[in-house]
Amino acid sequence: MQPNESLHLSVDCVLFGYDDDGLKVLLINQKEDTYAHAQGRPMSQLPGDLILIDEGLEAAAERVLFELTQVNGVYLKQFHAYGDPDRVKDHKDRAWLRSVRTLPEQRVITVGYFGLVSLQDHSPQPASFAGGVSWVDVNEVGPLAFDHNSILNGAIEALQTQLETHHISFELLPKKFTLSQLQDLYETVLDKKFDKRNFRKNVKKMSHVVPLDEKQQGVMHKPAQLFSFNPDQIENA
Amino acid sequence: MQPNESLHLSVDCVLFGYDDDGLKVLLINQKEDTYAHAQGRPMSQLPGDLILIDEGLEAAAERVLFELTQVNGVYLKQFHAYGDPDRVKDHKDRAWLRSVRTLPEQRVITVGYFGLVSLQDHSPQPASFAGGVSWVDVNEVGPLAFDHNSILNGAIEALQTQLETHHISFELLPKKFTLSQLQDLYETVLDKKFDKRNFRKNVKKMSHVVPLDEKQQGVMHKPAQLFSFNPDQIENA
DNA sequence: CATACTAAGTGTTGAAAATACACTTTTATT
DNA sequence: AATAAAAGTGTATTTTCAACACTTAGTATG
Repeated sequence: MQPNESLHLSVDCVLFGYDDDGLKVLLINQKEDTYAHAQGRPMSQLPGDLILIDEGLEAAAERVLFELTQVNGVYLKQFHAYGDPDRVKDHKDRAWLRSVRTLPEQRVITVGYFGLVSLQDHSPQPASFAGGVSWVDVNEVGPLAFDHNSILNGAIEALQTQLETHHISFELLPKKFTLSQLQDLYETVLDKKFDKRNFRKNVKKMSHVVPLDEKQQGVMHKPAQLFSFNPDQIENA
Repeated sequence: MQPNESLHLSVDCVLFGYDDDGLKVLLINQKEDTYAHAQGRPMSQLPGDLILIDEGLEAAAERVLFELTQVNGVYLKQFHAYGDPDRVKDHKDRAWLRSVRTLPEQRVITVGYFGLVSLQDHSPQPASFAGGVSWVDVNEVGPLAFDHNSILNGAIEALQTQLETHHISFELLPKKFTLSQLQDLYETVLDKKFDKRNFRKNVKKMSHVVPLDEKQQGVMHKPAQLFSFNPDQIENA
């Protein structure tokens, strides 16, 4: 029996963003020049990096997300740890690892966090050393580096579960929103349709959703009542 | 920015056992002689250990549980990773760490797994190098080493959630059981009472709970119908 | 063999929650 | 003034959940 001599731990962040156009996930693109003299092609991946030696996991997730995408102050929640010994050993991932790691052959276990933002309120910027960041519709995500497609799927499941059990929808919406937007959010994330009247009946029972003295403007139809979330009233369950 | 040079990863297993007497958790006792020439007292802790350098997380959980308690073949499910940088730095835990680790000051991140067994079907045996293993009622667990009390609480929550959403109760029961035992299991784990007739109505809807051609024996009252689980019918949802 | 004890087993009723469903209103545009 | 487009609103039906008490089958005892 031989314990782990040198084994690395990272965090990966699945940041979901929502607007009327759908549910997006924030991906970073590996830099082209990484591959100039190597086989393989740049791929997209989730923002993630090794944790520091004396840093908590959640702190690491916040730091890594900020360093790679300039996004901060978001709700982040751990959902699963991924530890397959070969998860970073795939041929397709070698060139990139060699370009960014001092020990590219080292095993890496990663802890997945998901976060939620309203697309209107955050505009991620790539870190200087990253190839770029982009929002990709969750239904149009292609092959990602490492096991990041599984991690993404795990995050989607966690998001769906939590949307139903906890009150986290407000993290994905702008401060002021209409009930149709809220309904569309639920329909998009849970991938099912709701009846408008029944949905609104349920919202009336949520004490943390409060109507504002303000209406939608500049739309060519009946303007909708705006609502916001009352942070004092947000309770779980 | 300085990545993790040497950082250790462990798994901790929260093994729940159930019988008519209640819900128990399997703890191991630190060996007395560890403390012969040290300050501190032996404490109880969850079975856990460092993972091997090329071992998957789930495989590690199975191995560690087996090595420390001789229990194997049980349902094990990951529920959370614990990574506070100081989680193994408490004074009370130093003596034990010095006795078992080559690098006792090293930070350790741990991944928690919970497992379920019927007490009738498994009898854990301590490993030669462990101080002893014992089933402790979950409501009578005292202070544990490290952050194992939080880990235990996390496992209890995960168990409660999963009992309601997935069909995992059979892992905790003997192969043949009565409906009263099943009800008692639910009441014990979820810590709430159910109406006998309503409970049985719900069980009738569970296609994976099937009646046997057999009755309870040797009881001084009307013998109960025995049931078992049909593994083909066990679906989530 | 009659009685007492113990837990098993069984249905109905009322309340609450979930579902299905269609028209009117308000604003902007032409 | 007419049109278009989404907002907003109530009721009837079905389904699910919750409350509730007596009879039955076996064991033990006198």
